[in-house]
Amino acid sequence: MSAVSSRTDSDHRMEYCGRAYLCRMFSKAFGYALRAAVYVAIHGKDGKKVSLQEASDALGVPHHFLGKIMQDLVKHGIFDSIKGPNGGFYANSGTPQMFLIDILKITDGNLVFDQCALGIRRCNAAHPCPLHHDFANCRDGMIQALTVKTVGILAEDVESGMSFLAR
Amino acid sequence: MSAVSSRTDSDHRMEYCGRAYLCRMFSKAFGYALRAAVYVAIHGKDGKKVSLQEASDALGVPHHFLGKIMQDLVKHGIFDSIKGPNGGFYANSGTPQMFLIDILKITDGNLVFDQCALGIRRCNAAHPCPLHHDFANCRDGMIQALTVKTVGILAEDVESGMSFLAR
DNA sequence: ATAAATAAAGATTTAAAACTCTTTTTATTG
DNA sequence: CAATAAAAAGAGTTTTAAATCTTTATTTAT
Ligand code: FES
Ligand code: FES
Repeated sequence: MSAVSSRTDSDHRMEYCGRAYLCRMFSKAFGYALRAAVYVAIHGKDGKKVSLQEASDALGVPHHFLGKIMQDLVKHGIFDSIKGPNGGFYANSGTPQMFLIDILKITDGNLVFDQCALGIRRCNAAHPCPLHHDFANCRDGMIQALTVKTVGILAEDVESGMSFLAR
Repeated sequence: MSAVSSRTDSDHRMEYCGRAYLCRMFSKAFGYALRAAVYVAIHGKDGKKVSLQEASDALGVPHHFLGKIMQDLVKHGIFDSIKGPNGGFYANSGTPQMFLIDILKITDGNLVFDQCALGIRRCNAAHPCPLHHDFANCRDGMIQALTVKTVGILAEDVESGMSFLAR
């Protein structure tokens, strides 16, 4: 049995992009958190509140797991909440300005990601693993996006129909 | 407590690249497998063989875990092995031509990665999540690298001192 | 033929992420 | 003030990846 194959770049797009071999990259919690923050930014303003039930239904995310995550986001000021009847989660004045990477720090920040995608200890441009530069490009691109984009920017994209939070 | 901060792109490089918040992206098994394949390509040729002990010592990878992984690589023809005294793992004629993505398929292929990095089900350019295009860029870059690079190319880089497998 | 060295196979354990369940606290409303 | 609705908190379970341990099969050398 052999795994050899000759394959062009356009092939891979057919073969991999749809079914997606790649890639975890972030925790599920981060994806849930980000979507929740955008959802609250859209639906939890002008005095409106979003209940946990509404959010988990709308986003299709496990109820209690999302509860934990949203608690954490409140604790870190991404948005606010209030208990009791007619309580819920709602945006504060800073919510739209939150950087996505701030949310990543909240959900994944304590995970110690390996520096090197191949698991080599001392990883830097001077002592690179054979894929260092490819990984660095990829990683920098994502960090760049997460660093400049805010919850508000994503909310606008969603509100204008350019992108979607669910389904 | 607030997570707000204003941060430039150059800041993030200082803050994140060294300690690396990002990112798992592949299983550890893939990193081990790739390094093992390159190691065997370098040291398991011209009649020489690499014992599991030698490989796990040289790469600093858990002995038995690596054993499992190398078994699997042999089964898929990435390199060969022989049991008994003076046995071990060694490159076959196809080893240097193996594409990295073939190894990824062996180690991670059965994992169902979420298509969408944010966990949204239907993920494509027509129905994108708010980060779809950023992810797509990153992902395509990595797939591109894994699709065109071979074990032999990495082995040459390592042999010429351009990159490193361990430490 | 026996012993030794080695990979292969299988079973088990550990650790971490993902998810669920239960209880408590806080606020609102009648 | 009592009942209720909601988030917060905490404990517990499940699943998966990662790592370890044990046994078996194969080859070589003596
Ligand atoms: S040395 Fe491996 S990614 Fe940098
Ligand atoms: S829809 Fe989320 S990455 Fe494509």
